[in-house]
Amino acid sequence: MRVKPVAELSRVDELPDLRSSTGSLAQRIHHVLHTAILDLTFPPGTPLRKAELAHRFGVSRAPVTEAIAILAAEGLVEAMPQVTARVTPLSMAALREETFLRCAIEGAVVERLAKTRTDAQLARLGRNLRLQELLVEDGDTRGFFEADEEFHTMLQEFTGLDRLSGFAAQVTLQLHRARQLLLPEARRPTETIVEHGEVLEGIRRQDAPAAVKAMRFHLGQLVPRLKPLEQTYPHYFREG
Amino acid sequence: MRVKPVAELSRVDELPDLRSSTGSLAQRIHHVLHTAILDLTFPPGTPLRKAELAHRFGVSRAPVTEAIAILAAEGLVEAMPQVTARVTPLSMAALREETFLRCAIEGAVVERLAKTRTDAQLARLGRNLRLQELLVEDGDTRGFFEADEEFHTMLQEFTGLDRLSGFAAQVTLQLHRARQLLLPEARRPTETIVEHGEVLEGIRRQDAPAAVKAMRFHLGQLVPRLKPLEQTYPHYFREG
DNA sequence: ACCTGTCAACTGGCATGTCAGTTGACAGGT
DNA sequence: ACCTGTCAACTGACATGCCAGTTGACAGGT
Repeated sequence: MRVKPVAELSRVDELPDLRSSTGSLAQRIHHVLHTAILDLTFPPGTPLRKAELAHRFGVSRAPVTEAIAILAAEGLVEAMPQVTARVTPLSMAALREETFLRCAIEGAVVERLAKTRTDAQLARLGRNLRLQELLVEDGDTRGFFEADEEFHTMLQEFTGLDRLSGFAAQVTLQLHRARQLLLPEARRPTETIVEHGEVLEGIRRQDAPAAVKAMRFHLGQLVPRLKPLEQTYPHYFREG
Repeated sequence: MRVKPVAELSRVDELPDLRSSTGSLAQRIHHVLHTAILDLTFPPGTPLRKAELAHRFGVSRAPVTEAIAILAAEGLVEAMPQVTARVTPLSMAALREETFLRCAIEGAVVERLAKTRTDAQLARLGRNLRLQELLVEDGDTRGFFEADEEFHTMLQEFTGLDRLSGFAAQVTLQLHRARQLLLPEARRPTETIVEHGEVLEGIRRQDAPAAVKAMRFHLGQLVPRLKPLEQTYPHYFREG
């Protein structure tokens, strides 16, 4: 008789209540799992057993099957026929590709914003930047991460293209997970804020090339910080 | 040469045989439907009834449900609870956003390629360009469309980032469908080839700014041609 | 004519049963 | 010790049944 390995699953019972969201069961389950994977509640490699998840959510396997199919299409889980689906391992190659895409998209975004930005938008961005400073002073790492995300999301939304932030998120899923691993680093936020400020300043001065350059530099800072992850968390990476 | 009629719903029974591909039934069905939607075999607005599709494919509703869930996540079909899923209508807003993304991504691609391109890559691109000319001479519109696609795909693959073309396709699905509607236009291909040539020339000369400029110009040519579509095919567009 | 309440047929969401492919422990041969 | 064939339990893939929400035709009231 085989013994079920429980090590990685000990925190699975912290899944949010399904009643907290709307839509079909399958959609809600997808949302919960999506979030759990992105915030590393389900770290890379975690097996997703349909029967087990169904039992945990108090539903049948059907909606879980649907949710996992979508996660697989998004690339967040890997599923082979007849084999338990697993949360996709990180891979340095994927992170490089997503970084390239992020640079391409956010570069184009700030280039455009430098021409179209309004005073109201500048004000909101400025306020967010202040918030980032306050959160760093308070040592609220998680809060800073969210304000950082919001800064970038705001830039995307200010283009007036409202699917943009969704698309950008969709093609930087692995990167999002990897950045969770970088959260503990304390020194970085201060530099980040300076770089954000330079991007904003370029946009304010309507200096598109400067804004693009600042954004590329800012995003480029991520690359050298990603490299050590493969050594620090080898079990989260493919073939490791 | 045969042009596929796009408005004809009665030929839905021409769906390919499932045995022609690999993977689970759900994956194969997804692939068939995905292709059918992108090439307008299923035009925007087409209802996708699970029972009907299941019967047509000779399977049960379960794998069809999974396939449609994925299509919905991709944005190719719209599904509301208890309401028949429909192929997503086109919308000018979505096309604008996807054009922006395409410019951002392909611009970054050629900028990078201008620095890294090898002679072998230049040769393959040159050969593809010749092929485009031949196909235009033969009046093979569909063949030209595919060679055009391949030109852009090759550029993406030559970056060495092998998920890139997949990501790019993933965020330009609506655009892909709209471009099918532009196929009948006869004069355009010749201009397209000239523009492709300028992009390639920029890459060959390792002149990144020129290559980017040429690519942006090339992709920008699409915008004015998209606009009339909303008048020509109002029933394919949202609220129309 | 128009609006409105009702109802039957349709359709999708979910639960469940069955089956086949995969896995991994273990026994037996080398 | 190591390799290998075997087998039982595990797991996902798919079929099917049932129920609830939606829709659209139609009857009756205004």
